[in-house]
Amino acid sequence: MDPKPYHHGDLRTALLASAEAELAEHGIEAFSLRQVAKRAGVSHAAPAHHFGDANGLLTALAAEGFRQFLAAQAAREAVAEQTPRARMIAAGLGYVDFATARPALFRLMHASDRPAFDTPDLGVVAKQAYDHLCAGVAAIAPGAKAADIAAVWATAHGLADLMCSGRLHSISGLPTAERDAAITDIMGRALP
Amino acid sequence: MDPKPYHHGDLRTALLASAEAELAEHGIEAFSLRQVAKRAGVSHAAPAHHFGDANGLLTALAAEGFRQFLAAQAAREAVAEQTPRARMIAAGLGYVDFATARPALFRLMHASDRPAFDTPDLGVVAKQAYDHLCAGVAAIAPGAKAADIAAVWATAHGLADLMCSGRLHSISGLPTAERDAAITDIMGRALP
DNA sequence: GTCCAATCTTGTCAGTGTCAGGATAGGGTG
DNA sequence: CACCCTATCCTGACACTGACAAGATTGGAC
Repeated sequence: MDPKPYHHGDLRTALLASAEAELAEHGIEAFSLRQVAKRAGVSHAAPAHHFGDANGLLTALAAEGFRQFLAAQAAREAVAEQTPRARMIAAGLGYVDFATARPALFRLMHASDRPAFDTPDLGVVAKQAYDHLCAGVAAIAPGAKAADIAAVWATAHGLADLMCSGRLHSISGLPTAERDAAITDIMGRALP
Repeated sequence: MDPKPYHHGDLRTALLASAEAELAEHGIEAFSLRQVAKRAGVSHAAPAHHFGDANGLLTALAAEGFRQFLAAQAAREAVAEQTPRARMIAAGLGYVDFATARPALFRLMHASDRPAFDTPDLGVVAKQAYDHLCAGVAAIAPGAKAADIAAVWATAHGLADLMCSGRLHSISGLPTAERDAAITDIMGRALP
């Protein structure tokens, strides 16, 4: 109940939440570490202790993003028809779900130099996401070639990226059911 | 021959070239207007006269990028078999050509908030690029639906974006002929 | 020859990331 | 209980950035 206890308690988590909020409000190009600290109610140098520097914070945030990304795919796969093909399409729907629900985070993960992917934390989850894709394709066609993986990935990623920056209103503006049907149609074309 | 004439002559063009070089070297997130000015050999406030502010410069640069983008597609289409389907695939190859040749510019055009797309200069060329895509799809199937356009766009854009950030070595690492064949294969799946 | 508009410079301001050093708290050891 | 030690957080400073204001320089129109 103290208005400002010296020790925050869980500043690391609070900073990650503040950072994502700042990212969502002002975009990554106007991202300011000092604003993040101000939002969390701490001094401008407090984040340094937990994340090293600004890129460290963004790296941790991107890793958290990849975990939510995998969760979004898993959620779609859980309610999908349990065939390799339907599961792969569900993963694509989850891909798009995440991108449209958290566009700022999506951009941080896929179009920014600031997160350090050679870090254990982020590197592991990023590889995990890629492996998940490969496994999905392999389940459909055991003899799948590199082009098959690329086709599926590019289609899902292209849809997600375009919608995330609001450039596919013809799809994203549709009612949910029709939107999902359109994505299912498009994803289906890429599958081996 | 003067080492430093007060009037540059064509500073606007020089600044655009410097800006692209800075972008390519340090990425958009470390983009600095003062570094651009220094590279062009002028004072830090000189760009303001030609572009207003930093985003104005990036807007002009993005517009220039879209012109080169359209040129890259046209170059591929010119040497392609003159059928609607082959031309559309050629446009996809041009899409990827541009993204891999100028990744920094590609990112500026597709994953940045800084260029102002509601500007006449940039707005026109961006719409021109989109219209070119729609025309290509319509030439293949006169009754093409929105999903057909989205499928083609997403595939080309996804391939380009993933390669531009170095995440599709299985394709981009191929010898030119095989690389083009793989892209042709993948693009072909999306066409109506 | 004079004036004007375009062009470029210098100087300044608030805001930013990072570093160094100091303050505070909580938990263990004697 | 007194002590210290480490993690945590703050204050202060530095160089750098984008933007603005005001002045200097240039080429050309009249």
